[in-house]
Amino acid sequence: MTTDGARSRRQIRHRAEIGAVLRDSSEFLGAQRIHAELRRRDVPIGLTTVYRAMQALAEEGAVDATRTATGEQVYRYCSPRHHHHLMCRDCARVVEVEGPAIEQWTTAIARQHGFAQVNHSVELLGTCPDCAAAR
Amino acid sequence: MTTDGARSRRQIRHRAEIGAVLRDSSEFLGAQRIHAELRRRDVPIGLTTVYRAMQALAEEGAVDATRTATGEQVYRYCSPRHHHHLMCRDCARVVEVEGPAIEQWTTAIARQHGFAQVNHSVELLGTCPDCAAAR
DNA sequence: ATAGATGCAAACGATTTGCAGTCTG
DNA sequence: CAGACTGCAAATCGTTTGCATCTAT
Repeated sequence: MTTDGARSRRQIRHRAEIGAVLRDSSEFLGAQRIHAELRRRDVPIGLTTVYRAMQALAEEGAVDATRTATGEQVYRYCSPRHHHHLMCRDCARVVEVEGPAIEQWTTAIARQHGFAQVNHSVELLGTCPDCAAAR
Repeated sequence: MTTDGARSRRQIRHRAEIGAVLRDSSEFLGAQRIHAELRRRDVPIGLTTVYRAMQALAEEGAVDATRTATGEQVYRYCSPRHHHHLMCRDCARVVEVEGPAIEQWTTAIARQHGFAQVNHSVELLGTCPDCAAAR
C-alpha cells in the first residue's frame, strides 16, 4: 500500500518525472515507452520501478489507464474533466467528447437496476471526415 | 487466411461447438475458458485451434471481442440485438441493458464531428443491490 | 498426392515477483 | 538501525508460432 504519506526524495522525483513525460504527451503511453523516454531524458530509473509507479498512480486515480488493442496497459495524465473518446479507425485521430446525455443515462440505468457506484467507459470508433474523403 | 469458403468437416464442427458455448453464456469468455468448456463437453480440440478459431471468427465479425481489465481477450456471441452490459464489480453478475438514449447520443456526436460509420461500446461497472447489502 | 487444418511444444512479449543491495528518516 | 525503495534476473501468464502430422479431396 502507498497509503502512508511517507515518500522518499527519490520516489517523489520519479513521480514528478513520470508526470512530466505524461504531460508532454497527448496520447496514452505504456510503461515501456515511459521508461524509454525517461532514459532518454537521463533519468536513472529501472523498468520495474516504472511499472510499480504506474500501478500506484493508477490506483490513486492520478492517471487514467486503459489497454490498447494488443493488450498493453497504457496511461495518460488524468484530465480534470470527465470525457470520452471518439477515435478514427483509419488514422487513429482522437477527439474528446463530453456527454451529459451519457452521464444521465448511466445514472438512470444504475438506479433502475439498483446498482450503486457505477462507473462507465464509452469508446466511439468511426471514420473521420478526412479519411472518409480519402476513400 | 480463411478467405476461401472451403472448410473441413472438423472445422465446421468446431465452429458450431464454439458457437454453442458462446450462446450458452451471457458473458464474455476467453479462449482458455472456451477451450475448457469444450473439453468438459467432450469435444476433442486443442487450445491452439480455439485461439485460431476465435481470431478468425472475430475477424469475420461473427463474434464481438474485447479485453478484460487484466488484458485477456474475451469474446461473446454477436447478439442480434444491440445492447450493453452492466456488471457488478463484486460478484460479476451481468445485466444486459438497452439504450436508445445512447444510440441517439452516439449518432449525434458522430454527425457533429463529421465521423461516419461510428461504432460504440459502453461498459458499466457498479455494485449490485445484493453485494451492496452484504457490506 | 496436395493443400489446408490441427496440436504439441517452444517462443514471445508484457508484466510481476523474489530477493539482495541501497537509501531515507 | 529499521523499514521503505530499487532494480536485476527469474518467473508468470495469455497468446502466438514452428513444425511434423493428420484429413479430406
